[in-house]
Amino acid sequence: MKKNVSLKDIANQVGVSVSLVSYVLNGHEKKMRVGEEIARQIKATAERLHYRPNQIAKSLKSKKSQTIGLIVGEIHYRFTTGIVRAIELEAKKNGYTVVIGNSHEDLGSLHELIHVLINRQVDGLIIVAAENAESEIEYLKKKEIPFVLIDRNFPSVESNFIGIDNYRIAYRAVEYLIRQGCRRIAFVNYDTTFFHLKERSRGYLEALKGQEPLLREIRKPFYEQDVAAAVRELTSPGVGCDAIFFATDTLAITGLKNLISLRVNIPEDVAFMSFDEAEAFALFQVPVTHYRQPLEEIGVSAVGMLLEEIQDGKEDGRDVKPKKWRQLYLDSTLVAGKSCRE
Amino acid sequence: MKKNVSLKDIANQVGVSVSLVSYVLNGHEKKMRVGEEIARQIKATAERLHYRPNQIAKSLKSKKSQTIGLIVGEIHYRFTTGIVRAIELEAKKNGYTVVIGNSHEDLGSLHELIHVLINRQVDGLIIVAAENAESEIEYLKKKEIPFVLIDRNFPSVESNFIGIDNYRIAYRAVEYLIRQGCRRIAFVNYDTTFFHLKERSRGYLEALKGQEPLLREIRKPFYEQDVAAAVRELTSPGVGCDAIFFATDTLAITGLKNLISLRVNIPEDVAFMSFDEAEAFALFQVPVTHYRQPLEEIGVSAVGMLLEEIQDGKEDGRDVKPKKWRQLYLDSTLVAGKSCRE
DNA sequence: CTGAAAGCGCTTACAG
DNA sequence: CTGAAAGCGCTTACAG
Repeated sequence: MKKNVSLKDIANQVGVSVSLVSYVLNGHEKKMRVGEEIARQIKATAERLHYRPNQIAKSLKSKKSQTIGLIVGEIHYRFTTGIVRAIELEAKKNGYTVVIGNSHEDLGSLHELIHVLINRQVDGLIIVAAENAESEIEYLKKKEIPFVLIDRNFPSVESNFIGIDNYRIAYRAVEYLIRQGCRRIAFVNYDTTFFHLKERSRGYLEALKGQEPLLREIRKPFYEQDVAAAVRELTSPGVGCDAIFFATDTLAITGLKNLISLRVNIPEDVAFMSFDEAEAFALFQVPVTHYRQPLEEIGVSAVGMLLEEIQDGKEDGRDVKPKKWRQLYLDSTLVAGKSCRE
Repeated sequence: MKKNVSLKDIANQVGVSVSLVSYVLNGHEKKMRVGEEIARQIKATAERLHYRPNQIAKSLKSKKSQTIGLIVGEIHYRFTTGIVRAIELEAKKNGYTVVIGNSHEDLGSLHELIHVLINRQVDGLIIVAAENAESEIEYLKKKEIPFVLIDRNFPSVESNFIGIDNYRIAYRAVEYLIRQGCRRIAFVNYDTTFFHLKERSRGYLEALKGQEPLLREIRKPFYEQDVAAAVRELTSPGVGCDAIFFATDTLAITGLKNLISLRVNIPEDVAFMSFDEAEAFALFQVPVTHYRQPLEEIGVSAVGMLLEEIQDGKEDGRDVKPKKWRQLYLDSTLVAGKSCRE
């Protein structure tokens, strides 16, 4: 790899000191009252040599990297692809670059990534946490590293958070199904310790209003076979289930595949509802009724909150004002299709 | 943000010099014959203080960051999600971290990302290039920055490359359609300067063997309306088209949506073939016939090739042996469904 | 207006 | 066996 041109190279060319070059190239020429002609020469030479500052050196000195780390649960989730772009654009607008890390929903990888990113001096983190990540969050708090959780939070650990009100949306979805005339509504969720997912079950259960619950919990590692089994069971004659509500897009798609191969008619035999959106719904013969998270808004707000956090961190020094954690709950919107007998 | 513990902190605690600490913590205690007891103490103290080396400082000194940059065309492509995991795992196996950048298929963003990543001292780049990126590639060559292109290459610029043989696969796909009895095969591709896509058209055209070509070129920015128009036209009475072959997964999905809403029966009315795989195919009533790229293998090979490149770069110094660029063409496999009257 | 110097946290040849 | 010193490329208070 060819050597990059450094401040020193420019200084030598022009015949001035490195400091002057630094001042001029950082736009401090006015403040430092650098000679006009010299400033001109420095800029011209920098241009001619295609000077690019070494960010590594810059951030070693400044303790700031103008980079934010984004750790996602899995790169191919609809949630991820929806949020990445918003975060990147918003970050760029503010002069930050985004570095993405992929935890594959694994706590060990999350731990690893957090440290890798901190050691590379990201200025802050936006995190879609993995299951049981409480201690990782505590660590970030202890080290006073600016961070914002999105999508998933932990009731036992106060922190900055942006996401949706899972309880409320699940509740409203069931109300909607009831209004469509469904009288035996099943809910297919993961068997999980994730708070945001448990909130969805809670919303489902409370909205049932006397209907007998049909909650089916799927083991994540075996989700394909478990969903298949659940769908088969729920649509079998004795059960009388007339609506299946899936707690995530992955579950919904897997469920739909199984419903298709079982030749279940939607919505005639059972109504179908998904908590999340999925690209794949477009190829199903019936428009699928689902809720849509405000991914764009989550991303933009997360960057905003994080940058404020970074800003605060800079100012404080040794102040004693107690830390204020902020939570922002946004709303999902109903996308009414024709899969619930609308 | 709390100050991180540095080598100096450890040195002070133990009462030795920073150099000793550095030697021990980097595993050079044997080579440097550091006193056993001292080494023990240093390690214990590092442990106790949860020492984590500052990678920024490390790479400023070593000129190596143990990071590779991956620039993708668009984060939500099937190609991207398929390749990211393989690249991350393979990189990790070799002690490298992957930083992902998203060009959104935009040449300006690609340019920007290349520089951002270089300035952050990535040791090398794996790039899914945007259209007309020749000059960016030339720049990398000139600067002797290790890089490997994947998926897309430029016939006018020699470089390292790993991808599939687009011509050959398109050719074989058409042969397959002919064997299924299709006599009027259309091909829907982008109107593009991308070599890999033009190769697909070339493969299609040459395999037709006397059939009159039905090549439809879609303007990328208007692909939804253009695909809709093309599908409508191709399936209209006079045309007699009995098979549509789509050049990418995005085109295929958009095409399929339109075929569905036009109530075209697949494969009875027209056969349907896709050059690439898509998750969404799973929800279509008929298993979709398509080719599958060896994404895993592309990712693993790309990391391997890049690391060799990085290694070479280190060794050379001022040698004169001319640069050898390597190309690796892998094969896609046919996934025969039932959308081509199989 | 300009330059010499210190320092960010690390590595590593060199001297002892 | 161990420490002082130089240097990676930059920033910035300080002196003149």
